[in-house]
Amino acid sequence: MRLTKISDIRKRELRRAAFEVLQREGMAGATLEKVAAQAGASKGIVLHYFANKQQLFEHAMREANAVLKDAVVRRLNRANTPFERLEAIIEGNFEDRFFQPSICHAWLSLCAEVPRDPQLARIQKVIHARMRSNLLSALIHFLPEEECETVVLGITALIDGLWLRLGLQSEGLTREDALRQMRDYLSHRLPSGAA
Amino acid sequence: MRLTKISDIRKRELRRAAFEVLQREGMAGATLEKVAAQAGASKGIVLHYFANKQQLFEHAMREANAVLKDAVVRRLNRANTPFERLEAIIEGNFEDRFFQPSICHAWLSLCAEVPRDPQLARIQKVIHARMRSNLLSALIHFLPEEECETVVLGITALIDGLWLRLGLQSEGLTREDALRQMRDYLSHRLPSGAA
DNA sequence: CATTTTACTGTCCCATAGGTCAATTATTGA
DNA sequence: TCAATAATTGACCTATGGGACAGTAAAATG
Repeated sequence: MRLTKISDIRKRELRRAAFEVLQREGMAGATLEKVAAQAGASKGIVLHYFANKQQLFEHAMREANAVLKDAVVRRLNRANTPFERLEAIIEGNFEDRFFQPSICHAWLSLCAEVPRDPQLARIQKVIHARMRSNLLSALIHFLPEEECETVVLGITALIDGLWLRLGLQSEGLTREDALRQMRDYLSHRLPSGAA
Repeated sequence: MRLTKISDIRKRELRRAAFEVLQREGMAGATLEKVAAQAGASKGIVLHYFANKQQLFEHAMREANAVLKDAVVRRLNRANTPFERLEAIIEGNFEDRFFQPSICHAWLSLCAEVPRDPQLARIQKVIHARMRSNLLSALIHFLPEEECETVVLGITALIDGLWLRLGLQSEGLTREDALRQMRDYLSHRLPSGAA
């Protein structure tokens, strides 16, 4: 058996191309032809590897999410204390190479389709469940159980909100601003000795 | 002069129809024909009142935003103390009739277009500037000036994040959850005697 | 009442997008 | 080496969408 099947390579190339086109063009403007061009291939090949446009973008979202997940996991593995785990989750979500307007634009376009694509909704659900479970396992060391729920929602909403702001006003919000905001939240919301 | 010009009525009907179609179909699926059908008119009329599709949706966003603004302003007028003004802003952003998945879906679709439509970006900028100024004028009574900036970002990001969550997981986040979250933030972030 | 302006419709046109398919070119494995 | 399988292309089809337009109905205005 070949080490890496060519179909896997192509699929990944096409997923990535799809994501890049999405950054520039949004969902409406992201045509199969443009995706093919971005990948340096013909339109036919896209539909050879993906059943249809929807499926292509579902896979694009899965991949984008997987990359983010890996970043968080890598940081989690290096974390030793509950607080470090919290930091790992948060900083993973604001890594330099992700926290960029164009990436956020693509992400937004995908999110906007969630209500009409059950598959995207499923992916979204998985993402959120993982985030929640990661946060809970760290927060439980600092807060009583019911307060944890509140803070989980607070952290996730803050992260999402900061990302959205990045997408809507490309300039004027740096990674550092975002991280500072998250730390500000934690320092006020967690018990004083937590850090 | 006529009391209400028919053109104003039509334009408003079409803006609203556009917004409703956006809720159901997203930007890609929102065609002029569907908007016309939703308004009970013919496609031609849409382009009679709006130069093109883009402009139609720009006006739809303006109107949606105006409605939200009015809700906040009405509450602000009834507020007497700085803290009540804070509450007004926050509660205005989570009024029952707005804080609904379908509305959020339309909003998301519009936001996803912001990077490619300077006009939408401008509207977005105005919205944000108003929010910021409203919040600052209230927060300045509780916090030193530089901390105000931080909390403004915190509040806006939280609001956006909670809205996004509503759009992505229609069930499982009520208006009350959202308000509780905001109050939780304020109670921890503002000086203890603030409320 | 006549004319000009405004409201509105339906048809037409062109471009393009998604998707199918047959044909062509590697790859592979026996 | 040769059949079989996979990769890839490009032509094609169909539907549809945005927009232009000509023409009709309805108001407004003088």
